[in-house]
Amino acid sequence: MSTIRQTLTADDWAEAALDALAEDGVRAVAVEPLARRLGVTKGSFYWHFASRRMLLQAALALWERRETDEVLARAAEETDPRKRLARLFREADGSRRAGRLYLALANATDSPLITEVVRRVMAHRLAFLRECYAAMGADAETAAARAAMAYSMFLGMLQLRRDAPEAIPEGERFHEYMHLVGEALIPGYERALVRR
Amino acid sequence: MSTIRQTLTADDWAEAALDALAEDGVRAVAVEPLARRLGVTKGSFYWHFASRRMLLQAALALWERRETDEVLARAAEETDPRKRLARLFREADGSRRAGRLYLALANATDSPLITEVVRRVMAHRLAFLRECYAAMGADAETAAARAAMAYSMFLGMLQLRRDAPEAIPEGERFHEYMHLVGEALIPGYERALVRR
DNA sequence: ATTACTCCATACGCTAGCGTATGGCAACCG
DNA sequence: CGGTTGCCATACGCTAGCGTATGGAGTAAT
Repeated sequence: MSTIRQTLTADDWAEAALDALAEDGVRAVAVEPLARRLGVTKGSFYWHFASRRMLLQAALALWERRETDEVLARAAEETDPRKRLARLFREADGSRRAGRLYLALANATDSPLITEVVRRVMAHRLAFLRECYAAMGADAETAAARAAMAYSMFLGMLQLRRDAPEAIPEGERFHEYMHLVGEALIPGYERALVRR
Repeated sequence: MSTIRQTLTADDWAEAALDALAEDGVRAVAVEPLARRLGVTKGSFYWHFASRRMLLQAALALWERRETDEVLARAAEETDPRKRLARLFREADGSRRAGRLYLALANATDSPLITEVVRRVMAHRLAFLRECYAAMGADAETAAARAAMAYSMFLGMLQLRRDAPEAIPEGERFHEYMHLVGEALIPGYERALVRR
């Protein structure tokens, strides 16, 4: 049987906050709606947290740790920088929830609490991308530029998938699409990665 | 002297709504805050509009018309599809306000009113991009794929410029950056557009 | 069995924003 | 000069959400 607990924990609330965040944005991370969602009242919430702000902080901490770990895990699995990038982009299509979470957080331009964390995660990812391009022999400036391009494409894909999923090819054609993306963003992509 | 009017018009309210939208997102499009901003009370607002919803509708109509006109204007000025695309991307760096407006609207995933308009504008732009690529000799599928890529890059640049402007090269280096973008997204870019 | 501690429910006050009702003032109109 | 109309202020009720205060049921310990 699954973990049915009679009593909630702070992490349960944080997790529910992330769920609400991914589905309906920051405005949905509200005490009373979350309480209804969890089948309790806010009396429960204010036992576990001092304020809504603290809940956000906890949820953000969870999110940042996971995003960071995820990148490190991806980095460890693949040594060839070109394959790293290719894999990274394929996985961008992965978790719908992760994408929506990122978009929801990145677009909370109020709330300095959130923008700070987003900023760190973004810097982390950009650095990772820069290292990939540097490992392919690019000088620092070119690596930074290509990293910005690649990350832009990544962000745009998230948004396009959310707002106009029909614009991105499905299933069979998706691989051809990612092939085009690889050619555009990874110098020497065809020469290095396509088996012939 | 500039147009100092003693009495506001519905368009003044709609314009103020777009300003608030660009600066602080959809949540800032609120009757009473806008009234304070305009130096009046909401008594004025409810004379010009029946509800907040109607204000949003008016502001969206303004926005959509301008975005559409803008694209048409760009399309008329340049016939070579490659140069069209290059110009389009250079201008993506143009109006900060336009970019923030788009992001604010695109991220209002609630409010069907907004998502509908955003959807139309997006479809319009994607069609424009597809035509550019088709005019360069791409078959329908490839044109659609490249259009999606180009639009993704565009969206990503908007977001990156908002959230991490330091990641995008400034001034002198910006042109080299856009050159890289052109190479990545416009087949035959170097051959066709670079003077030597 | 009494005590203490954990987790939650209930009830309350407070704020911001939406929408309504009504009054007022100035300009124009007859 | 009196009336009408256009534009706005003021005052009110209503809702959703934040935070607080307090009570209460269950459990564990002594």
